[in-house]
Amino acid sequence: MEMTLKRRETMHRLCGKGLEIFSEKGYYNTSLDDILTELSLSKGAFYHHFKSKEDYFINIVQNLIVQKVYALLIEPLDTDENPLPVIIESLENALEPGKKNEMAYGFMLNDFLTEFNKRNEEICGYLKNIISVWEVNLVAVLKRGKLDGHIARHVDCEGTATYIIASYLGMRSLMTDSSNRQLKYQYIQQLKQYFKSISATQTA
Amino acid sequence: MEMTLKRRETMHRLCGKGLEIFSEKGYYNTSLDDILTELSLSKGAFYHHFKSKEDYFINIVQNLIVQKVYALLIEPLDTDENPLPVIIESLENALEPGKKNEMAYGFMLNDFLTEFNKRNEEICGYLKNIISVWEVNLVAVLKRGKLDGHIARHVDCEGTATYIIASYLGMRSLMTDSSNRQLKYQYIQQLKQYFKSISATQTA
DNA sequence: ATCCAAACCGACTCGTGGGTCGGTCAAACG
DNA sequence: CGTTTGACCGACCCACGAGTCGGTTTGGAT
Repeated sequence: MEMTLKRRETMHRLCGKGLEIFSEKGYYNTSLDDILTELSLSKGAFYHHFKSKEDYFINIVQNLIVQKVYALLIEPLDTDENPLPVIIESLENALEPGKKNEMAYGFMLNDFLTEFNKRNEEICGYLKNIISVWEVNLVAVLKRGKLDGHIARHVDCEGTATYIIASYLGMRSLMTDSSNRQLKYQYIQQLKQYFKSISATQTA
Repeated sequence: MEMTLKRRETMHRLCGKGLEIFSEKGYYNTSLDDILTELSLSKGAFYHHFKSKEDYFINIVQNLIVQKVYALLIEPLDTDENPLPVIIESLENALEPGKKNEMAYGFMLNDFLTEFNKRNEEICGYLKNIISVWEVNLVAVLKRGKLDGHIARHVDCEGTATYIIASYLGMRSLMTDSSNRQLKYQYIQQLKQYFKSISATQTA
């Protein structure tokens, strides 16, 4: 059991640093040595724990990234308030750079999605799943908003969710050089504008 | 002069096929041989015309991609009508797969942007320039829309342009497997909803 | 016919990076 | 103590792809 602990700890360190560097430089542009050097580990150590770079990244996706998406984008939705401001707040928060122990600019769902499109169908599938879970939750929360009288009845919740996700992903493409408070501000403002147009009380 | 013609023709073939395959598989995932094989050309021929893969791609960006963005997204804006439907139409058209002699799904501005972020600053700069030109034109056309009484006076044109661009780029991330009529339809619908909220005549 | 230069060929170099493998070390077990 | 086992080491292998270079072909000019 002592051994298992050691194993877990090393794997955990590897995944953490991996997510950090992959987010910075991209998956294909990061060599295993880039990561191993920073952790003072060897190739041997790596392949003792993971069977390939791909396996390693899938591990990162299914543990760390899933977890972060839940924490930042999904769990915040779980309230009884008007969903619209809650969604805004979660997005605003997710676009915030340097969140505590996380890497700058949150994580790079869009970057990874784009990187694996047409290159690695399996990983792409996992990433799309994450987006899909997010979408499902957005739709649910929007529908609840309808029932609670916060959102106009004519609204297409699926379409709205898609639109929110698309604009969020696109923002991540635009916000490349850091400190893009301006861009983020514009985005949030326009999102509010859009939300006003689908809320039940047009003037609220 | 005859020589120069031959040269131009070969370079043109190279760039055309290059854009096609780079769009499909990405820049870093495409080897020169992938392209050269399809054209039955050799390494030697390639390096006779371009000094590097990077130089080659810059050529593609500054000729073909710029040209396509102008044709699909910028020139259509140049009318005297209400800008909002015109913008919608241009985006709808740009998201249309298999446009005539173009590759499926138009071109991959977002994909390239993401791919070169943090990897090649120079190319990234050229791509951002293109987006920037698009933005400037959007802003101009929106401002004109205000003057002409199509768009409400309170609207932040820069913010709106950013928002349009972000959502468009994001859609390109989501529309991976072909025949996503559904996604496209949802997007256009929501965009119309948003546009209604910034137009001068709320009910139109 | 000869020549020249531009277009083109393709085998080669060389760095990079994923993955392998025989070995070392240290802790646990008997 | 010996033995075993799991964590880890690092030199090595190999494929791949960008870029090189000496040579060949081609077509227009003299």
